[in-house]
Amino acid sequence: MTGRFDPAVADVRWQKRWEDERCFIADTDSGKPKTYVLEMFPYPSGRIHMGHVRNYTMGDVLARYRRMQGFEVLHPMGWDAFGMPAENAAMERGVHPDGWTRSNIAAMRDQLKRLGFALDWSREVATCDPEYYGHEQALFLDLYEAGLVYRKESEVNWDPVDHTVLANEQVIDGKGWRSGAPVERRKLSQWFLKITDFADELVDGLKTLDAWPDKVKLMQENWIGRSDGLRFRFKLVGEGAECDYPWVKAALACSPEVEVFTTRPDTIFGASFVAVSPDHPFAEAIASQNPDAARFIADCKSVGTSEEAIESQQKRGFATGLEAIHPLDPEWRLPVWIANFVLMEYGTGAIFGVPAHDQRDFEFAREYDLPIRRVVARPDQDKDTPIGDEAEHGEGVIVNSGFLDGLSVEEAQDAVIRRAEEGGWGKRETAYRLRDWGVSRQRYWGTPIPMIHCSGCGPVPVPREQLPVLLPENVSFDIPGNPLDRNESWKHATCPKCGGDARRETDTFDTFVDSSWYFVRFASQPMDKPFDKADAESWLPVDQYIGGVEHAILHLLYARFWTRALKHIGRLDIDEPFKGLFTQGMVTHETYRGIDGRWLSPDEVRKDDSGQLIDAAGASVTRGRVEKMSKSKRNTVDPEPIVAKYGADAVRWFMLSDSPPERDLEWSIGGIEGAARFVQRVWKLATTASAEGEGADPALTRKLHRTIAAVGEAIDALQFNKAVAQLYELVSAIEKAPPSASRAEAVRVLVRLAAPMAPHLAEESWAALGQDGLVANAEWPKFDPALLVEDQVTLAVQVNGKLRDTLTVPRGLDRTEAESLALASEKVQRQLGGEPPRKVIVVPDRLVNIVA
RNA sequence: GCCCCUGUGGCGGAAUGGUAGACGCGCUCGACUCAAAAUCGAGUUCCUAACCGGAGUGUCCGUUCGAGUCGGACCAGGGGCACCA
Repeated sequence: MTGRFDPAVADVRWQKRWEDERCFIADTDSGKPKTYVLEMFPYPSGRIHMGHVRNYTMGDVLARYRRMQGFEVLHPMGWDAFGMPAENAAMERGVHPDGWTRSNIAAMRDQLKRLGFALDWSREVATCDPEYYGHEQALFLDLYEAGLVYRKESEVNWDPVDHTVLANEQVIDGKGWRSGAPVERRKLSQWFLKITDFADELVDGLKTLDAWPDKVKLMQENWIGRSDGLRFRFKLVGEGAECDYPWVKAALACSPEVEVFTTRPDTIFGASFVAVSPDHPFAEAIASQNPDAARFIADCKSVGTSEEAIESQQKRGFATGLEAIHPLDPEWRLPVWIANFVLMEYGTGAIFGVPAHDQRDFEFAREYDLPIRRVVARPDQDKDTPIGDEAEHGEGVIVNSGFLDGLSVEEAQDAVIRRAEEGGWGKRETAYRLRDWGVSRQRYWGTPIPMIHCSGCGPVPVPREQLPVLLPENVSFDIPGNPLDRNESWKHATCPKCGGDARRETDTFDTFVDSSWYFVRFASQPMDKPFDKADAESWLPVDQYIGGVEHAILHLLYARFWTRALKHIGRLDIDEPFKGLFTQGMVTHETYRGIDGRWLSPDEVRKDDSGQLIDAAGASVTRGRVEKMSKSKRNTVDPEPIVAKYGADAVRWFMLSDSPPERDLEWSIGGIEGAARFVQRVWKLATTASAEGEGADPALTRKLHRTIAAVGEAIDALQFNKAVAQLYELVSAIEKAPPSASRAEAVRVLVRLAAPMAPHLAEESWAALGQDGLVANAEWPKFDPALLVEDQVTLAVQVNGKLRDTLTVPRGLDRTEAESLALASEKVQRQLGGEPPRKVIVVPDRLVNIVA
């Protein structure tokens, strides 16, 4: 049983064995403690990439480690199978999205299996299975009945290339997240989920997530954007002759008051105008009677939503001629404007402007010559210090503000809110940046929204017994847009209420709906309902969730919302879906460009004799930055041939080495070769160093026990790179040690320690060592705490904090002895130059620091 | 603009306030070989030919017997949000 370890043979052998013995099928009813390890499920693009390999290897190490520790582990895999690429393929190649997706899934499942992941394939789920999305439709109806779903005519982000509506989260820098096309605004009737009902819970819940990265919690907190302030009303009046203008009458008829929200009620005496959004009903009322206003509003809307457009846009306004009465001074009138920078979606869609202390208000005031009045002064300023070239934001004392003068910003905020609540013209309120979640998408390849539109009854839910609403198969993609909308026979429905002719909802769900509950379906998958409450709760929450940081906001927030919504309707008694979260870094690679500036892929580049990079034709190549593997930069490395050449274990090992898992990992051929060398070194030990030798080797045994402790600790903390380094050290130590019984034992332990990372090698070695059963089922080695400490320790001897000498002494040497040994050191004496030390600090078993 | 993170050899990175550079990659030298590959051994922060010694964790300042680690200011790189009142 010697020679080289051959992954081509071993990988397949053990993968089959694990499958035959149903090793990784999770048993909900076993008496063992349960743990749920989950990696974000992939989109079935057709091939796995290095990012997948890294992600799933990390999860697999944890799952296998927990198994060996005696846990019943749920470690499932599935497919986030709906989405636009399938439709794009349909359009480009004339294949059906379903067939395209299914064959991609088959190919990727194969690839994943070749990496030897300890997955429970019996629970495999694809979101495009009617068995999955039918239950999703049922859950949606549950939420609908609970009042968490509503329909709203709303302005949406319209992607002109993909012909679909995008969520705010899918608009990046004003461009569609997939197409990259500048997003336009359109009005459409959409289904919304009331995620804002849960805004407070979703912020407060973050505090309970102590096994989440702070970065992700912070991003979610900022995204929800909770801020406290005052909501209050201004009474409106017309002034003089303007009272008779038709638009003034129309506005006052629409509303005799305008309501605003502010986080700075303390600056209320600094107000110099009131402004409403161009989308505000009040503005629309004016526009209906005033063509200039109508033109102004139309202008505002024509501006794109791109970052550049917003950034460079001038503050512009339309003076309505109306005035607002200051709530704290009935004599004081503020002009009312329609202003392009006021958002309808935030707060009340109206503001009062304080130019001195808000940059936007400041710019607006400059533009239209409105008063700029200081109401907060720093200690070095007084009430008459003019405001400079921009608004001031700092802390200070309130000035020019009547009864508020002399108060701090915070005191003044409380005072104004109290006054407003007593006077009945306003109240304390919290505003959120978070908007409700629009889930309608004008696409074919998604979950059909189970609703029917009846001209008489309005939107009516599809009766439960008619679920699932299946996607029709006979569709064509030869023209852009939603094929469901053109499918007359599918579209036609009977109204469940009145029995009349009706039209089926042709929109499908945002795919983030599909991924908002798949982890629940993994835990429990009965035929007749989405999940069984008790079974699901026996696994949930997910103990460790692993995926890319790009989902820090979208997916993770939606899944948290969905879980809370399920709790709200009594379907699942879980607050948070993911107890632990880990966001792994990307896999990166150098980029290369040829002489003509084109990107070159790594296999088109080689080194010439002098070490210069050249392309196939021998032309010189410039080395670019190390970047995330991407098709556009052509710096991807396909895992499949690498696995075929080096074996699954070498690839897995390399994915875990070198870089800490949360950071980026740079792919290198040297790295994978190093990993392959390690595999052979372990194999050599397993086949040569096990049987021979007698007697104890206490030093090696200590090293072994320290390694057991350190590797376990590192995996628990998901610091795989450290676990890897520990195993390298142990292997070196065993290789150097002379034959002994301790050495043979060390090899048997080493194989188990390496098993989560290199499972095929470990099984093959375990068998070679003559051990019974599978190492996958073996027990994780235990360490003896007494063996973690050495008898002899190395004392560092410092003079003035600088290392001058080291001493090997017995552990537990007392302070005075340590001190005298240190002072006796020749090197210390030379440093002291005959002077007595001023002070000596002794840290037992660590160091002696002599202050000269 | 606001919020956050990260700066350590040629490279990826280790280091409960206590011997900076574990481990890997790369490189150098050596062994084996007719030769090469593979493998094994030794070395590898910088300055000093070498020793002795000195410098050194982005920069500056501070706290401490002692700072990569703690505090402050700055510089550089990266990320998130962004007309959110």
